[in-house]
Amino acid sequence: MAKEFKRYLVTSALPYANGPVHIGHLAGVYIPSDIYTRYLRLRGRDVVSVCGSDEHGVPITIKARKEGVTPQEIVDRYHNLIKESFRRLGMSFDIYSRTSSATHAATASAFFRKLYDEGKFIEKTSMQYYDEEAKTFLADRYIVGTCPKCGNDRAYGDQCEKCGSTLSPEELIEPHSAVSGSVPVMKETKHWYLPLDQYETFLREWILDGHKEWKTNVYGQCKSWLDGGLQPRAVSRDLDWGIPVPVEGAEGKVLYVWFDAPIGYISATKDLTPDWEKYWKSDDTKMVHFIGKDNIVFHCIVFPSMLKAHGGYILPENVPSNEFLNLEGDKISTSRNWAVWLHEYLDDFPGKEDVLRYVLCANAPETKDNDFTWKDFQARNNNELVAVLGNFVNRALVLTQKYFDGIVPACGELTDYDRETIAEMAAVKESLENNIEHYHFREALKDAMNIARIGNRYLADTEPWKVIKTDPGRVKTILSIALQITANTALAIEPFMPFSAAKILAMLAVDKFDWERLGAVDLIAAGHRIGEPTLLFEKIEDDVIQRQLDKLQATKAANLAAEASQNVAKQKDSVTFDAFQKMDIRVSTILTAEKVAKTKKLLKLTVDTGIDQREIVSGIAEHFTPEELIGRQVLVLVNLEPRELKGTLSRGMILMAEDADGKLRLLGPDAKTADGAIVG
RNA sequence: GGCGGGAUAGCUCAGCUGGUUAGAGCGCAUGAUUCAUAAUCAUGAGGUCGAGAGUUCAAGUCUCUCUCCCGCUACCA
Repeated sequence: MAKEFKRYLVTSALPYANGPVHIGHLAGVYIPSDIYTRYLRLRGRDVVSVCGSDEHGVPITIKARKEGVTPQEIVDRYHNLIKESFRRLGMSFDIYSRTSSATHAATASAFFRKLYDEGKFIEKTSMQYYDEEAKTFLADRYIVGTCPKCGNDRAYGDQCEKCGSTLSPEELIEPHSAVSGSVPVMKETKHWYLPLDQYETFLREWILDGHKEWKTNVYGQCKSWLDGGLQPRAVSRDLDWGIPVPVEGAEGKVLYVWFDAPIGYISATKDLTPDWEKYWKSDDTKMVHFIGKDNIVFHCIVFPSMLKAHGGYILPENVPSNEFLNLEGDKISTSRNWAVWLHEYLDDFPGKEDVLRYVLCANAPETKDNDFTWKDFQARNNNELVAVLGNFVNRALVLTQKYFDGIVPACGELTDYDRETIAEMAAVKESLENNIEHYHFREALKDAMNIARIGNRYLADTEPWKVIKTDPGRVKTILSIALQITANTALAIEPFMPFSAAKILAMLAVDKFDWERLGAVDLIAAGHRIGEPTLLFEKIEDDVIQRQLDKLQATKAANLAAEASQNVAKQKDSVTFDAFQKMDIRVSTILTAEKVAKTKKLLKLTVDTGIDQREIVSGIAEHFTPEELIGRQVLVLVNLEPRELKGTLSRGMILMAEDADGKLRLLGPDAKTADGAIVG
């Protein structure tokens, strides 16, 4: 079963160029992929690691519009910011490309064209809104109108952000174009679909039978999609930002961003090396996609189907996908600025790249969502990096300086204890390799740290500072071994903390070691002069952590203020007194309340409207328990057209006020009032 | 409600195809030590492995039911 691979192709999810990279991206995708890549390189494997910015799609055009700049300016800004901050963090991609490159346009076009020519697509014509003034079809988000459900007059064609409903553009009342403001017309448009349903058998065999070793979250997710049945998926869009559909009569159409983005892995490899086909078309290449859990369906279902349809390309051998990282208990959110941004971290903590790499790996969301806290960051730095790793390296080097003037002493006869220690250190290699190759990076990191722990214990047990007084010859052996352990530490941590590894090597005044030598005790020759020891890590004090916490607190406060002010919706258009009079609002008492079975939000209420007793179904189950509603007096719009919901005819609407934080409040008379009293 | 993932020491997590007294790091307690960034080392206290039932000679590990958390999805004025 174990296949022999001659070379590796590592891909990391392309960051979307509408914002900077944050710690969630790093912990989920980039830290693991860099560890994996560095490890393979150390082992002398033929490996290329590719990544780049994903620069197409609607959100970028929206951001550009909002800021009054071109989409190109947006992607240039974030591409450069992301690329630079990755470089500063020590990410070792062989190439960091971008999907707006010429190579990518050509590659993606040719890919599409081949599938088109071979009849792998379905063509479908549908009606869509068209802006005659701007002469463009309108993406769902570019259509604004009144939400049919809550009356919000600023709902988008795909979603009403006020009530959270998912909408389709045709449902909007009084739609108008967000581009020109004009009223759009329905017009016929043609799109190409990849019939994923035709690849179900292939996918089932390939994943469900062939890759049972994939992580449970990935495998389970795929199984869920396959069992649910796949639908043809559109691969083109009406948009003017992206790669034009390379077909006659397809003016104004571009490749759907999800079609073109993964092809970015191919074009990046092309830009890297003329030998790119070796990595993409040989069965003995192992391709690994590092992604976050939001990308599973695209990398396990859609992209493999594309590759299969195209033919000639290899499929991923594994798709290690991490869950999400939270920040101080709350979901990371770009739009709410709830994040630790990589570029800001690098500015705030110069020289501490490895601390972030360490913490994010040690606490990576490998099996479930995890929480990043600054307190944990501080504790791991102070108690693990400083106390265990930095301290060990420092004591080995300082002792050598002190007793032997920085000259590596010769190793004499070994005691049993020496041999045990060496054997224990050598045993780390296998575990470390095993863990990395199975994508268990947090365990692997523990293994690497273990070498420093072994070193600390060795020094404590052999007590060279005492022995020096009675048996200086023995101390030579002890420090010789301690220095070999130090060199091994540098080697073992390199995939995780490349900066610190390099620092240790510099202090030892030696070059990089080959991975196969991990566990060996002849890494440094006797008589070699080591350099001056400096501190590898420094303690992080409370005030530094407090500053970061304050920063987050300020963000939180700013968000609340912004939400409060934004949420005051602007006044609606005038209505006549007559129109208002048409609404029949009554004081009513809630008599019974129960959850509607098989729903999360619905409550079935019986109310006494004074006129009658009737049933009303209301989507408030997440805000109120049935018990707290019974007996309450509320306002009910009684002449709202009845509507059937989940088998119950709902006759009326309970009036509510929604607070800035989304909480619903009941409205009622301030003193007991007769049911049926008219509100107006 | 459907689907997927998760629930194991105070905290963060390991526990492969079921097998003797359930592990690690951090934190905590006690002791040792001073080469080292008051760092280190040893020992120890902490777990009815979310709840309940079942299969088995044997279950954290398999089956069923339930509870809670996360994600996707459906229903919602």
